[in-house]
Amino acid sequence: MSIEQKSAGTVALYQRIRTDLETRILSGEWPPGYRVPFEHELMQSYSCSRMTVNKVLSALAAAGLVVRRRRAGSFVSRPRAQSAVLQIPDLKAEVEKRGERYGYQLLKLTKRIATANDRARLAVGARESVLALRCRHDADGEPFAIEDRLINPQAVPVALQQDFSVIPPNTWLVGQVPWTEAEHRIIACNAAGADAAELKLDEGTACLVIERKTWRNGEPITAVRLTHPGHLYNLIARFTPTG
Amino acid sequence: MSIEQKSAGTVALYQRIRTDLETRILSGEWPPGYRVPFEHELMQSYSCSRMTVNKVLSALAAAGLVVRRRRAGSFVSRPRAQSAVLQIPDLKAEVEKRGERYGYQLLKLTKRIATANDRARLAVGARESVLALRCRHDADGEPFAIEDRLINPQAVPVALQQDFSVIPPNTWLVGQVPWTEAEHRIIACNAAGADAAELKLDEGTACLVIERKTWRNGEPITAVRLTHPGHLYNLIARFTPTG
DNA sequence: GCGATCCATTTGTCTATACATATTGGAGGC
DNA sequence: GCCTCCAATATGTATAGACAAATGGATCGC
Repeated sequence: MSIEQKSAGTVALYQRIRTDLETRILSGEWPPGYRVPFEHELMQSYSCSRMTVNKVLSALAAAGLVVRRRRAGSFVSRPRAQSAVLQIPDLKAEVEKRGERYGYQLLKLTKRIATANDRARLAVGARESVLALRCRHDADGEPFAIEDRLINPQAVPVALQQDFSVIPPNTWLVGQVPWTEAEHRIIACNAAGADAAELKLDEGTACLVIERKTWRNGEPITAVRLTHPGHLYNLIARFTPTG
Repeated sequence: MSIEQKSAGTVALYQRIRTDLETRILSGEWPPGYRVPFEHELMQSYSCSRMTVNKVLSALAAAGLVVRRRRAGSFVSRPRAQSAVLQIPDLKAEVEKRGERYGYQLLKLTKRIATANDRARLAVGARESVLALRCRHDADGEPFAIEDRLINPQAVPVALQQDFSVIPPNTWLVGQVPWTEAEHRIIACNAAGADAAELKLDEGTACLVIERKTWRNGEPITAVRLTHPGHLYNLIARFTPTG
């Protein structure tokens, strides 16, 4: 091939390739476990040297988007485990990791046109519908969390067919629905009303509340409010100043 | 130079170089703003090709440790701002950012040989001393946080000369003492005893408690427990799955 | 003294090549 | 069927050379 390094506009070739691959991964076109084309194949399809695609794949590996294995190839990785605060935990897995018996009960499920309150939480359009769920997670028979969730069926139409009386929405979403951005808000408040009753707590017991919103390429996916008994749950994060 | 790629043990050359440079930066030997040697110089001192040192410097730039400028060189950057949960906030700055009047009062300061409890919190040696402080932060005259802190004077000897009746330890440490690792634990609990009284809260009011430990190259610096009234403080984190 | 211009320097990107290393899949022996 | 060993293959690391782009500083003209 000829020496024409910055042909397309002003953007570097390896940047263009990286964006390409990232798009395919984040869009779900290449799901977790998918084998990314070999360096050899990429260098043919982009008409460039191996060093260039190697730089891209190494960078994606450093960013945790792919895992590279000698002789086997590069594979789209599952979302990395992060420090716990910045994780979206699967409550079922968390409970079982602690060696306790996991229990789950769907308390309520409705599909409705978004109310003003719903729209404040989920930012969907005025006439659009939302899926609202409320359920309880138990550890060894003791209530462990109340999950109050809104799902945007426009973003996740499959959710309407899902049977959430068996699979917790938390577990299902973590495993099935890719997301690109999330926000946590962590609050301490006193248990009251239905929350207190369903968690079998005295009124006023301190609870740790995690409100989380997730988006996929700017489109809201779900908003959840997880209320945990303060004495049963706390969050841990380890980090360094360099990020 | 000869072709002998993996001479020193089994560790890659570019990894060795990267560790070298990172150590110098994190140890403070190369402070923020310091000009890292040019690629040309590094390739001479490590007897390697430019591509190799370029790979190292590009990786450090991607990690945010250095900033690179054409013709000028590479410079050690200031620590990046992080998402709020993974930040060590300066409470004074936080309060003033919200447009409220900041107040501060030192409640207690003692220097003592570490008790068993102290050592559980700070992991200092058996006969070593610790600096223990307790203070209150106010926003617009209302109690905003109780700060319960241990400082390791072995790691931060300057702390012994500091006048903490004027400068909050939080503010002083954030500005003065570099750290390499930190851990947060976030808890919800009911206010009780001295905490409730000093925060002017009714017994049982939900509080958000942040326990933080910081280290510098493995040496413990400080351990702090910040107790905030739940209705006055919550934590926010925005993040993406790719890290 | 001041501003425009040019140049040397430094990083940015890319190529072609080379050898190292790990690992998978299969061939062959038992 | 199962184990061992081997070779093909994909990634990992490193090199030397090349040109591009940006810019700090010097030089030159006024």
